[in-house]
Amino acid sequence: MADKESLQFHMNLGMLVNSAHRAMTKRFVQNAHESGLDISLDQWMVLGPIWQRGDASQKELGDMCLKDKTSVTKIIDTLEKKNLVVRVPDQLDHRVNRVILTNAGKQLFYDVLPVMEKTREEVKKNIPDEDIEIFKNVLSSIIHNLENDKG
Amino acid sequence: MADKESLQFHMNLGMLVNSAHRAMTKRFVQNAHESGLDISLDQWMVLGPIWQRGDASQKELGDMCLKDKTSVTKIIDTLEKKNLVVRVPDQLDHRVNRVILTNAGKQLFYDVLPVMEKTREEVKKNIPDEDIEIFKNVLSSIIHNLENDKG
DNA sequence: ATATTATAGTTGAACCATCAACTAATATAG
DNA sequence: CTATATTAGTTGATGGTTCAACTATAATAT
Repeated sequence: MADKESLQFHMNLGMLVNSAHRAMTKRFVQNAHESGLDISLDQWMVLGPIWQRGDASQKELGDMCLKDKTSVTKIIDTLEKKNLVVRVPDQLDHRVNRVILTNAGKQLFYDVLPVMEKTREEVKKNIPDEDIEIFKNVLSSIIHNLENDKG
Repeated sequence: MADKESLQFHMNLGMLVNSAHRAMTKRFVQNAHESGLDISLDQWMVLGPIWQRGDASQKELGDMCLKDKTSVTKIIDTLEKKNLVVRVPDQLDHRVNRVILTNAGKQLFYDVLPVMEKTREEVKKNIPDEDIEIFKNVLSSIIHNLENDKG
């Protein structure tokens, strides 16, 4: 085993964050799949705010999901292909699309909710709440430290 | 502002991890670019273990970087295109490639080291060491919780 | 009113992740 | 020794991220 040797790589902050993120994403998709649902984590992240607001512009979605406009465009593209969502041109500002859920989209949202909850519990299992709090604070600090994207 | 409203989304664990990871990646690439270096974080993550070992099979690289073989194949492809690395067939086991650094690859490795260090400092700025420790422990716990990939 | 600037969204390219299907070579079972 | 299984790596497809360049509409400045 190269365990000891590779450990120092594994303990690298960036790699830890990377693998935790990938593990969470993977588990969410697995859990959804086991419930017969076909959705990616990113699609779910976009679906949520639309449901919450009733409709949302792509700009608003990007802000809420912390995704840039290109990503939002493409996620909405695939959500639209799956008939979960439709783009409706805004009446007042002709630059913006209002994105709304179809009935299938709403149904999927409700179906995925318990999957999300289950995944959340699996992720947090055996981790003390106060550690989770610190964990979130550190994540927020990191994001804040790197905030000025155009250094 | 929809700040209050969006906050509950931002505070979602998965999204926090996601954005922190993306912010770190972005900053690393930006810092590299400002130093006139053209390398992605994933390319760097592969370069490191090759340098450390002198040579490495793609399987070993995958284990050390926590990447699957398909990803390694493609990253090595682009590293090879950039003449930073070459694949040498293993003499004993004809299934494996030994990947080694070219001189340009070694040079890049040394050039990127301080960029990595700078990025690490920017990431950790103003975060107490003991919080970083808890942060790493939580990440490890999450990874451990989700370890059995084939549930 | 016209010219400039800013904003919302799209497109295409390059890169990475994941999945499934594949080739080729080694290891193991009988 | 032969049949089977395992392992290392590749390929192609699909989805997401980032960058840069672009269109179209709206806001602002003079």
